[in-house]
Amino acid sequence: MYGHRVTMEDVAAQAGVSRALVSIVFRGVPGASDATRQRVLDAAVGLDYRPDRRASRLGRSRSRTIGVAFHVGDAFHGDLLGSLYRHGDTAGYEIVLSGVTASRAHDEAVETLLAERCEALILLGAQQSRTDLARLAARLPVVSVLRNVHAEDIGVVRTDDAAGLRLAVEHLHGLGHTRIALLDGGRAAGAADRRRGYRVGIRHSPGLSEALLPGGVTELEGAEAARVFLGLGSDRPTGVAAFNDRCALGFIDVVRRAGVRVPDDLSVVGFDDITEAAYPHIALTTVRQDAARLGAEAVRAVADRLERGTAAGSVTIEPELIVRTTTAAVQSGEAGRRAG
Amino acid sequence: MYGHRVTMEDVAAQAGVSRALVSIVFRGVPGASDATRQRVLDAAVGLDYRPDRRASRLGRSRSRTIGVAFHVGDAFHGDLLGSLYRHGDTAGYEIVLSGVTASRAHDEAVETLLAERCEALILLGAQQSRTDLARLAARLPVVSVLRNVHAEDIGVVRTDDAAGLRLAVEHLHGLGHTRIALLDGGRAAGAADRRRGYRVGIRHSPGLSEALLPGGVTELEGAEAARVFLGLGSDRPTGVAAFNDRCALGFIDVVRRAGVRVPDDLSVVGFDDITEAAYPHIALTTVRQDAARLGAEAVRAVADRLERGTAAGSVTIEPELIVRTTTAAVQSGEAGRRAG
DNA sequence: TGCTTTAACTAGAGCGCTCTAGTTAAAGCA
DNA sequence: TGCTTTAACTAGAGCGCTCTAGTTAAAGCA
Repeated sequence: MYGHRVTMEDVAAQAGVSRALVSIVFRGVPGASDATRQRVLDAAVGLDYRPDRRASRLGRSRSRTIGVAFHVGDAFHGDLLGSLYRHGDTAGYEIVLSGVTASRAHDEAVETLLAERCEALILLGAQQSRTDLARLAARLPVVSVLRNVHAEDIGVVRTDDAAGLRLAVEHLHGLGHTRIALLDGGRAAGAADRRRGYRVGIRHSPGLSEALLPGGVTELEGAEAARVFLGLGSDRPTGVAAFNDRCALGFIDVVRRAGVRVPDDLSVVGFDDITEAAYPHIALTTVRQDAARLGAEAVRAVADRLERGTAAGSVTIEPELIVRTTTAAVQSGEAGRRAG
Repeated sequence: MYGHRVTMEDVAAQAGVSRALVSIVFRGVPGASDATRQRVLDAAVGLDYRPDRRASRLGRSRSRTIGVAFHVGDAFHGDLLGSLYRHGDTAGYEIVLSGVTASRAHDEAVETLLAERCEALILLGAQQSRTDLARLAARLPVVSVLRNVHAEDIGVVRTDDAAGLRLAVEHLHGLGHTRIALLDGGRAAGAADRRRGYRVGIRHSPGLSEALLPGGVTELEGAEAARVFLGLGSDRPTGVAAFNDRCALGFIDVVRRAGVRVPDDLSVVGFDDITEAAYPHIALTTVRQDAARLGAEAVRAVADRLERGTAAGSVTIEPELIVRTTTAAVQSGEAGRRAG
């Protein structure tokens, strides 16, 4: 019904050359004259031929394939995939995707990639245990993106989470805020480091003290934190640094509807700089994670280990504060209280 | 450094059987005694062996592989992937993913899947031209999920978009609204059908007339539509049916901040039922698309064509109205005006 | 002119599986 | 008891590529 499979053999016959020559042309290596090259390409177009990647990967000694496990539907992972595709391509590696879903755990996603004989693994937001990761790293190069795992031989590419939160706190402090709370991320990737960064920021800014609100990863948890916040009464913080943008967005949504004006009464800083944060009607002040660079570094880390046998290392990318409209200087009353 | 590749040969040697026997055991077909089966499995575990899928796919006559092109970072596509993985697995097909990103167009994503020798393609939110799709469908079975393409031999699995919008309009009309606007989706997948459903709904409800607001796919476009809405003055609609949830969310965000109370002054209905819609602080009334069923039907359509040679058909799944808290009966003033 | 070098090509083994067409031996049966 | 059937196994070709180790002929050169 759908016609027979066309192979290199067919192209070779059509162009009047050997199979090996067709392979040379398609791999783009030297060994064929320009005239022959053109003849082979023409024959291939005529037959609507494209090399079979399964056979190609099997035939060559190295699969030149990087397996990537990602969380399906995660917007930031989406941005990272874009970058990984781009840089994988220029480095000469194919990217093979394996999605983590509610019913498809990390282990299963990784298992698929191993069966595919990937040469290395890039894990986005890895959630495996330290032992599982170490066992994996004994088989092939593994780099964890976003999450700072301390397992042996695991490369890490991440944003300097602590520095990011310190930026957020200093920004708020610079605007005159003295009661600055953290919407904590609990056990999420990067949460411990961000908590630490928040604490350092507080300690280094004279007159500040810590206040942690239980937050989380999604808008839902931000909304819940907002209810706790609203219950705080007059002692409320005037500045909030959130674990991430989605949490910040849920938080803002609820406090605004309770009559709290952002940024007049309350300043909020997010983390990530997801696409929505830049929408004019949202315009969230946030700490940007650079998806393009994170992806580039992940590919580079993997390629270095594969090609130069470099040891697994850790790459930390500096975040950047993006000031938009959810933060502002404290209002006079508050400023007076601070001056006093 | 990472040890040599272990193959079926090694397992066979270890278990004292032929390579063919190991293959039989791993494919789970009859032809091996229970004792041998166990011996082979033990040997495989001891050697940490897993079959090489590249070789396995190459060796068998059918690759039993379904290629899926999806938009990286799209939350609803994420839900669909979850369902596709699940149903592909039970139907005995491997799912191979290929992401569409800003720098990686649909064509490129599809090209990868063809080179992988997938037996069939499932395209989520396909955006290729009708001719490109028809050409593709001449090579292998193709089903488009979400988007209703009218190209020859392309299977379609989608929600009854028109019925969904009719549900939305009838819900609003039932609550006493007489001025019901559509936040239009323009050229997005399903937008034409939703527009049609809206019109049918309006026509079938006595005393209603059409009002289209330019909307779109994202919160951004919803927010822009909100500005147009706010400029409308006293003639404003009291009910709005949005192209999708994200658009509805952006719209609500902006009108609320302008002092419009939802649902007291204005009722809004979304479309999709994305995860966020169910968050209690959002609680968006919406028309649900059933990702689980869409995925199941897509796999079934593909499997039917592959195994029974069924002709490409169209499957339409009925949407469901989920009433939450962004819609309410019109306020007395409005109701009086309607009665008069 | 005779030798070396190089460009352009080919033969064929190999990658790690699947699967058809066998073989062998035990079980079943008239 | 001799035949058929069946379960349990194996040999080896094939899937569609890559890549090494060649061959051939033209070009370059003293």
